[in-house]
Amino acid sequence: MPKVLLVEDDEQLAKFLMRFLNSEGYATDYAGGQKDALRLFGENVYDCILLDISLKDGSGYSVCAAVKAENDTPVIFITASADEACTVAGFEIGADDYIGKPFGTRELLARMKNVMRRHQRTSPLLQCRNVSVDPIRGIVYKNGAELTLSALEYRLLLVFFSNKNQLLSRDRLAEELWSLTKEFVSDNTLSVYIRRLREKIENDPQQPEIIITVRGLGYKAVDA
Amino acid sequence: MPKVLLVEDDEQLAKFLMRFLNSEGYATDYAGGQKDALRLFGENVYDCILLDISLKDGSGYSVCAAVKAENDTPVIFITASADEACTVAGFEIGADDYIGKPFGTRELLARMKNVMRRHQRTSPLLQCRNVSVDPIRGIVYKNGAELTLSALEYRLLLVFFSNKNQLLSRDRLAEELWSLTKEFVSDNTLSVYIRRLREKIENDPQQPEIIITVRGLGYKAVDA
DNA sequence: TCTGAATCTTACAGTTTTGTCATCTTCTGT
DNA sequence: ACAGAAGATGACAAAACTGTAAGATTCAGA
Repeated sequence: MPKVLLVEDDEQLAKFLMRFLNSEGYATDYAGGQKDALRLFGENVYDCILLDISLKDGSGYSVCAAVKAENDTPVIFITASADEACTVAGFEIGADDYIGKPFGTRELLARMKNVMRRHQRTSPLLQCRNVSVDPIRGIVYKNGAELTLSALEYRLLLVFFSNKNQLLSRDRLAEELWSLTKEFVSDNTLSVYIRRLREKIENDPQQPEIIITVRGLGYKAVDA
Repeated sequence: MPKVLLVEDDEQLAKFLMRFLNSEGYATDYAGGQKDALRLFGENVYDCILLDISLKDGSGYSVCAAVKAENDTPVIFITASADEACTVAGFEIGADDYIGKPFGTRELLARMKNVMRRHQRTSPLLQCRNVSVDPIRGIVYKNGAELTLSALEYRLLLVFFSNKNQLLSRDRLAEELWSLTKEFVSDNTLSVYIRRLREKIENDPQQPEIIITVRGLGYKAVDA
């Protein structure tokens, strides 16, 4: 029976979630504030922590930071809205996922299962900076959140990530993507896909940090 | 310098290909018929064999069979047309790819590089019957030929292949594909994707041999 | 055999992907 | 600074993808 720690300011919501999670077969502990949360976290081992951002006695961020400093328990942030700024800040301190109010119980369950499954996975992830690929599931994560790539974007990313820190010529990349195509593919098409990929995985596509242009030679994915 | 054995009935074409392959940096041996081909194959180690189906003194099939009985040298069939019957027959005896006349030199090179790269790969392929997935390249092969799947079809296939011979409930499958979607996805949608996947990977989608329906329980991918 | 449920199949509309073009920007060598 | 090359970007149409609905088919149990 998986153990969940629910840290939530709003008692109304907390009560409801507790009942729901218990009915779904999760042993749920409840903390109304930061202090209780850290105490419970120190005393128990949880499979997942649901963490509201706004708490009476401080921010959920510090709880998350404390958790991640201790071990790798999955943390899902509950945010007042799907405010991007919040979520980004959350991911930077190691959150695994977030969910914005209002959310459905179905979505919550799915995200919980998802982070827990990811957490106990053994097969290797391809990683580069804040982006990782689960090649066995065909899923891409940026800061722990799932990312949707098209088939070609995904293949392009795989080429880069499985040849990390290596220079890849435009010819090589084009061949990896279109080698079996009979028709000629315009040289510029690759540029466009590079840009589309950057748009999805880079923090600032204008100043890429992952897929780097090496002028005259090609591109490379740099790790650090 | 990679060694290639070219087995081709048409001397005109053979001459042209020899010249081309040599100019591209492949040491190319030439055999006009089955007998020469087998002799050369016995005397040399090749990185790739290009094999015309119609030969003066017999069929290319028997050459392919002999090659595959001996070792695993990649074989690419050259067929008079992209006749599907021929190609299927070729794959059954272990051909790695085929190319139909008329073909461009660029396509030929691409296919050669492709089979050679596949041949020397070390990372594991996910396989089930005559379909295999290269998760590191995000490419699916059926009978050795590349197959194009959409993003969702690909993810569905990965779920099946990484849980081979296991029964997967419809719920489980739907969750793998749409767990992070907020909106509800119609139950029938999964049926449709199963069918689309079958259409691409099964020999006879009406009588699936890979993705099997287990009525009332779900589906499973069976290996043999 | 009949009936209802589960699964399959076809068709369809809205959306996304894909590849190209034209244009703009950035870099390099002179 | 200038010119040319390499790469980036925005816009666009054709094609493919995605999800739904409606009806057909198959199967298990009465």
